[in-house]
Amino acid sequence: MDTAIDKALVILESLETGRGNRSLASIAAATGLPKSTVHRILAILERRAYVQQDAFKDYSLGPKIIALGAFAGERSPLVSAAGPLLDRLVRDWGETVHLGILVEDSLLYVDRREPQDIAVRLVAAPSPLSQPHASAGGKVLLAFGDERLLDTVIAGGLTRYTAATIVDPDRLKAELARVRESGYATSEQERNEGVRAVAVPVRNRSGAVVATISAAGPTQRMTDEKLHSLRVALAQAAATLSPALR
Amino acid sequence: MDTAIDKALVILESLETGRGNRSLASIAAATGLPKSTVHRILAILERRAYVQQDAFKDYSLGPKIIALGAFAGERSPLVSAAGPLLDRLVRDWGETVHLGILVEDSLLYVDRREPQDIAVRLVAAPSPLSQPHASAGGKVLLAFGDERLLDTVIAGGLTRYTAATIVDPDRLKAELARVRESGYATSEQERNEGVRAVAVPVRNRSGAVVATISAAGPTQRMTDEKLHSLRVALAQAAATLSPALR
DNA sequence: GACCCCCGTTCCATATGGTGGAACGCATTC
DNA sequence: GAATGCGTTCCACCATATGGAACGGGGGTC
Repeated sequence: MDTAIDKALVILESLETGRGNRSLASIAAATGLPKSTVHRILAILERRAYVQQDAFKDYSLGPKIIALGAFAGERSPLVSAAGPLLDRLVRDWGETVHLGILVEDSLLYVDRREPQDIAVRLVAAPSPLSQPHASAGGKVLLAFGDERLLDTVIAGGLTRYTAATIVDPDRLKAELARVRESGYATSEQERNEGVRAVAVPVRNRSGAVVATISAAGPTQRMTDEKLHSLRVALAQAAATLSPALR
Repeated sequence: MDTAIDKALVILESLETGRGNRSLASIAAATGLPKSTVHRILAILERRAYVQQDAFKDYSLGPKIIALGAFAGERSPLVSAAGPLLDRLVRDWGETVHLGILVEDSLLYVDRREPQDIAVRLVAAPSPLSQPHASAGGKVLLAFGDERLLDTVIAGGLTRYTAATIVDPDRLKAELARVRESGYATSEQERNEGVRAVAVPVRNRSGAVVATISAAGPTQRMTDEKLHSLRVALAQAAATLSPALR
């Protein structure tokens, strides 16, 4: 992080994490930038509606970001085609569904749908950019991705998120081999305590894996049978998606 | 426009307009910034995946923007609640549908859905931030908005987009009175040649107008009867939306 | 095949815009 | 009423952004 622009982007991203709105001080703390700098940059972002202040001075992402993202998503064949499918999955299964891609060596969730009606849902919004080795979606993308990518990820260090996170490179490799063979991945509380997830690869027309769809829910609700049925539903959605992807 | 951050945002926004990807030179021309400056800023944005280059060096908005926007939209009660309703309208009527709000004194489209199957659609993607006096949605928001807002807009000058654009303040005021009375607005090729549109207000629980839903299509397809039925459908959607809005 | 044109890229001396510690004032808490 | 924590403002220093100019090469034209 160096330039003023970088700082602005880091601040924007810090607003993405966590559910509530954020105070100036907490943004400064989260980004490691001095208060005055954060304040100045937020003023610029607010003037252009990239950022919003609520009644009590807390900041959140503004309408401009929503508009920008919506238009960009519409132009992306993957995101625009996946939208209705994700909606359907959420409606049918009542669990949070993610659409993820790989950016550099990180997993980026480009879309997410949550059930509105259910009280119990994922408490922590997953950070939209995270290390791929601990989540079901990330493991799918690693398993079907470039070999060298895996090396980079391992070289970068496998962060432990929970007691169940796979942090041993050899165990990870074995796990990925299993994923390749079975065609899907799970996360057994490896990324978030109390959360089980399934993920399947999304292939483009030529058969290359370009994304992953995953579903996640609390362990109590995610029985083995449900996980299995979800996996089938996800695979079906992924297959529906493929023809739209070049 | 002054700071480096402003420049970066202007560049991002320039990528939003128009359908195709944009070359470095065309971005420089569109923003009025020197090539080298644009190049440097794009490099920063690309490093962080806010911007993407295709095989032939043309830029488009990147996955990070999509993710940021999707998450911000999900947090917005208006946008998240409107999503499914917009989808439904597009499916039922086969026309492009917009969700717009007022930001300062401009109309911002925070979401848009287009029919995929129909060959004839709006050729030009509407710039997501535009003057409100010429579009159906903008007239709704002006009609039901603050009196002083209208003065600001008029003081700013009423840009002529087509031959039919209302540029006379008195005619605009008369038109807005009609909108207030009838509860909806139309645009008869006032924003885009060959495009007719209808818009209705979206009210929050307390009855304040906070947004507008509109539908637009080519004049041949948008007969008076269709316009009328669409208006009813839009109003129904808006009414469905209200309870979700504080 | 030689020309030209346009585009992306790199360079660098200049000075402008970014920086962040410090101090202020206001609310809320103890 | 003191103390804490917050958003806001200020300003002198200097790092960083700036953009004109020059370079290299790919694609089109004649």
